[in-house]
Order: sequence, then structure tokens, then C-alpha cells
Amino acid sequence: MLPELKIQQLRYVITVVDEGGFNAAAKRVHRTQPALSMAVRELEQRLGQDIFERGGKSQLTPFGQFCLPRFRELLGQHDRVVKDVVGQADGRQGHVHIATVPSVASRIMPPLLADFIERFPDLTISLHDENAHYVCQMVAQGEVDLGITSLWQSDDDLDYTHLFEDKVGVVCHRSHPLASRSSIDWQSLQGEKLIRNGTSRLLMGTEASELVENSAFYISNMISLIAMLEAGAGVTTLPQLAFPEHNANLCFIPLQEPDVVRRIGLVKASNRTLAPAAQIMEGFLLERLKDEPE
Amino acid sequence: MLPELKIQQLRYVITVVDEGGFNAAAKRVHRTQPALSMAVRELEQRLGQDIFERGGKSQLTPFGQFCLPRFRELLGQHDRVVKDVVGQADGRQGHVHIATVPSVASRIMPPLLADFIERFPDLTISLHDENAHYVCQMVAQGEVDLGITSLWQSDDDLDYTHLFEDKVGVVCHRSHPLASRSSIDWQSLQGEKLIRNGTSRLLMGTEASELVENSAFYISNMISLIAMLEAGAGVTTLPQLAFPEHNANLCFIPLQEPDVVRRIGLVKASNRTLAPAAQIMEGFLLERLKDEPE
DNA sequence: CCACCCCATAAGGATTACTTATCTTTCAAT
DNA sequence: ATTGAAAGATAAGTAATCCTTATGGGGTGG
Repeated sequence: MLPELKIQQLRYVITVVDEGGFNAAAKRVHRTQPALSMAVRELEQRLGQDIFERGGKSQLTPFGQFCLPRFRELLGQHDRVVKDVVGQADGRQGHVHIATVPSVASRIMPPLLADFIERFPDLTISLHDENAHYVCQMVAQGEVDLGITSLWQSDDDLDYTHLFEDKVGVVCHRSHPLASRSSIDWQSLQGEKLIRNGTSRLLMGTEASELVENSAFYISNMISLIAMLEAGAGVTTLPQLAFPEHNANLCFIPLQEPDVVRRIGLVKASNRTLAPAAQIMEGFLLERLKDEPE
Repeated sequence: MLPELKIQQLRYVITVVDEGGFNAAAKRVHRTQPALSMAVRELEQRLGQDIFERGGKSQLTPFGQFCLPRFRELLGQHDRVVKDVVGQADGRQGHVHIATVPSVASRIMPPLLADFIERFPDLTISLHDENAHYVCQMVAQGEVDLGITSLWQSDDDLDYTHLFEDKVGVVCHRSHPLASRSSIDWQSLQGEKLIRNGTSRLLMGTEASELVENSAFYISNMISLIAMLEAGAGVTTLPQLAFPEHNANLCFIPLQEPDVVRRIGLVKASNRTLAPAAQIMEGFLLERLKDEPE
């Protein structure tokens, strides 16, 4: 019932006004003069009123004067929307939400993100750190675009791309008898006071699982765990990345037998398309982290 | 360089979202489902990003979620502009500026405009009263859309349509010797103290012109003129419409010889198209005033 | 497993948009 | 006046677009 304006017609009208004539306007929009004449006429017919004075020099009718500011405003908003949308579409602008496990957040991401924001200065980033389970949950629920974590469990809603492996080792005080060893097997740990933590599940299903089952302590908080170890109150196992790199009192000894690794990968929702900015981030992370063990 | 959105595509996208699917949306916009599929796909290709999730149930991608509110806003403004513009185009809405000589403004226009605003309640009107010369000038300069006046002088910029004639007569105090006459010729006025006014030029070029030339008084203000006449200070000539209808002290005697009339007509700018609302007004005035002497 | 619903794809036709070529008007210069 | 240049209108042919009918494929629920 109501007619529908075409953005192009509006642009033609406005250009004719601004350039002062159909010929000049035609050049400006890279069309021929008849194209504009006909397009404008078609618009006039649909509205039932002339926009330009018939005889003479492309002057606006009163009706045209009424229309012009509205056309300008509409066209202005159109162009603004296009700019925003294509900026978003080609990944120049946007915001990426990432969730990772704490060790990755603190050891891997900082230099990586510093490079990223230099290469894509108009993209902004949020980085959450959560445990592996909650990272997957955030990705699945769409709270974040991407997760970097070990896979909690296979999940049809999640799309996992392996990035690198993280060796599990034993962490103890440097005065501990085991501290001088360059590698350890699980039997050597029998009799040690083993403190479990959130990553201990990695040992389940290996020869070392009974160590975990017999452990009486569980500490989830990393700060508390470190403090316990620094007090010489026991030993624990950690993936290497989760071991505080520059700690002067603790040492990390790779576990040889069994050879346990934490598989770290990029996780995204399988049933959802990534936002353009997140696609950029995905490519960047794959390029920088794929098969690089640290 | 930047792509150009089409209003219709935006409407399709929004309808698909609101209706929850392509089929339902197609019904709503009276198109077939493939038409929407293809139109949306074409938009997606031009933006380089999908708006709807590919597999599944017409869900928005994150990019689509980004676009949607902007599309809605743009479409909303479009529809608003269309509504305004067509309302203006078909004369439902608008404002008409009219200028008339004072006699027409006070004697002709009031009942006429009362009818008009009843028939066209969404149209608003400005009515200026000025002397004949200035009415023409306002029309020529575009300050008003229409003028109702006698033509000051033939003017190529003005388009004159005759409406009716207004007989000139002599106005004097009812106690004046001439007051009982039913008509007067110019000789009868010789020796009378004639007060000139703005309409006296109507007598120029007739046998009565020497009366005007010999007149010593000129009063432009109608109130002052009436006061002078009521004081019995002389006589004057006025078109009948300019004579205050219900004045108890003055009387109007038609001038027979010469038979002078003021030609009243509708004036508009010849080189400009009337605004739609003004076209409505023009038609109304012609219908109501054409050849009706009062 | 089948039927159904929904969207995607393909092919053909109708409409719309644009181009080149030509005409008309206007304004100005001589 | 006559002519020339410039601007817009018109006409016809072509390219692009939009939409339709017909059909294919992938899920979901009975």
C-alpha cells in the first residue's frame, strides 16, 4: 500500500540538488544523465508529486523542499548503518569474548593479545579465566566466542581444535628429596603426601590413578596450593603451564611414567557462526598456537 | 565502493526474524519463500557475512544480531519518512500560506476557511493581509503559496485567475446630501471633499480620475478613514467589499458613471509548482469563489 | 521409517535499471 | 534574428534484477 523508497533514488535526488543539475549529478554517481532523469521521474510518479520543477533548472518544488531534508536524514542514517555493518562484517570493528583456563590466561595470552591488538587496533577483547569445565560451558552457552582449554568431555555442541600439549609433572619444594631428579615415575611418589588439585583428574585412568585416589588433600585455589607446597606440606602434580614459572622455592619435575599430558585446544560452538571479529581472532590463535608447545 | 542496502531486503530480514521463519515471513510480505531466501542470501553475499545461521531454524548469527537493531531503526525511519512524504504528497498533511487584501481577508475568508478546515482537518493555514501590491510581491517571492487580490500590474512571474468583481461606490455619512441617492455619477461628486485611500487608484484612467487628482486628503489606514467619514469630514470611494458591512453611520452608494470595478483574482507564482496542500486550497478557492460576487 | 515441514537450488519469465542515440528547449553570443 | 552550446526529455534496445514454479535435501516427530 505505502510505496517503498529506494536508497539509490534518494541518493540521485540529493546529488542532483547538491550538484545543481542532472548532468553534473550523473557524472558524480557514474551514471548517464537519462538514468537519473528516469529514476527521479519514476520516484515522482510513485509519490504523485513532482520533486523538481518541470521547466527550468533542476529547482526543487515546495514538495521537493519538504522531502529533501527527510531524504538527507534517511540517506545519512543508511550510510552510517552500512559503515557500521561492513566494518563489523570484515572484522575491522568488533569485540571478541574469550575464555581460557587460568594457566593459559596468564602464561600464553598476554604476549599474544598484545600482538593482536597491535595488528587489529579497532578490535576489543574480553578475556575470562575459568576452570576447564566452565570454559566449555561459557562457549556452549554463547557467553564467549572462543575458549582455550582442555576438553572437559566430548560435546556435540562444541567444536574442538587441538593446539598443543602440556606435560604434567610433579611439583615440590626445592629442598624435597625428589627435587634433584630430572624425571619421575609414579612409583617414586608412593608414600609421598600428594595434594590433589583441579588438574589431578588428568591422572585418572593412568597407572598413577591410585595415587590420586589415596590422596587426602584437595586444594582448588592455586595460590593456596602454592603456599602449601612452599611450606613443604607435600607434593602435587600440575601441567607445566600451570606451574608458576619463576618460583624460587618450588621445582617442577616431569613425570615420565606414565607420560601424562593435558591437551589444550581451541573450542567454539559448533552450531553457531562466529562473529567476524571472532573469526579473525580464531585465525590468529590457530596461526600462533598450533603445535607450539609453549 | 560501499554497498547499498535495499529497503526491501531489510524488511525481508526483519520479517523473517519476527515471524520466526522464511515460510511465515514470505506469506506476510506476499512473496514466495524462495524469493526471500534468495534476497537474504544476496544481501549476505554482498556483506560477506551470513545473517542467518546456515543449518537449522532461521536463527541469527552473531553478526545478524549486530545488524538487526540497526536494520530495524533504519527501516523504522524509512517508514516514517514515507508516511510523512506521502501524507504531504496527497495533500492530507501540510500548511498553506495565503495572502489577501484586507477586505477579502475579513469579509470573504472567514466562513470559507471555516469550511476548509472542516473538510481538511490535517491542513493548517496562515492568512496574511496586505495591500494588493504587497500581496503580489509575497506570492512572487514565494513567501506565500496563494494570493487573493486585484492584480497590481501584469507580471510574468504571476499567474492570475479571475474570481469575481467588486463594484466601487461612494461612501459618505448617512446625513450627507448624497446619502439618499441609489446611485451616483462622477459629476455629482464635484465639489465634494473627496478623501483618497489605497483603492483610489482604481478610478485612475476613468472619467472620474480628475476627482482623485484634485483631492487634497489621502488616508491609507482604513480605521482612520472610517473615523473621518463618520465625523462627516468628507466622502471617499471604496470597493463594496472594503466597505464595513454593518456600519450604522455610513452608507455606500454604487458609482454608476463610470462603472468602476475592482477585479479580484487568485494569484500564484507561475514558475513554481504549488505544494500539494496548496493545490488542494487552490481547487477549493476556485470552486467556492469563481464568479460569485460575494 | 516415513511423512512432513522448512529451507536451498534451478530454470524461466517479468520487471526494472541503465545505456546510446536523438530531440526539444533555453540561454547566450554574435 | 540566427546559431551554438548546454541541459533535460524521450525512445529503443540491452543488461541486470526480482520473482515465480518446480524440485532437491536435511532435519523432526509420529
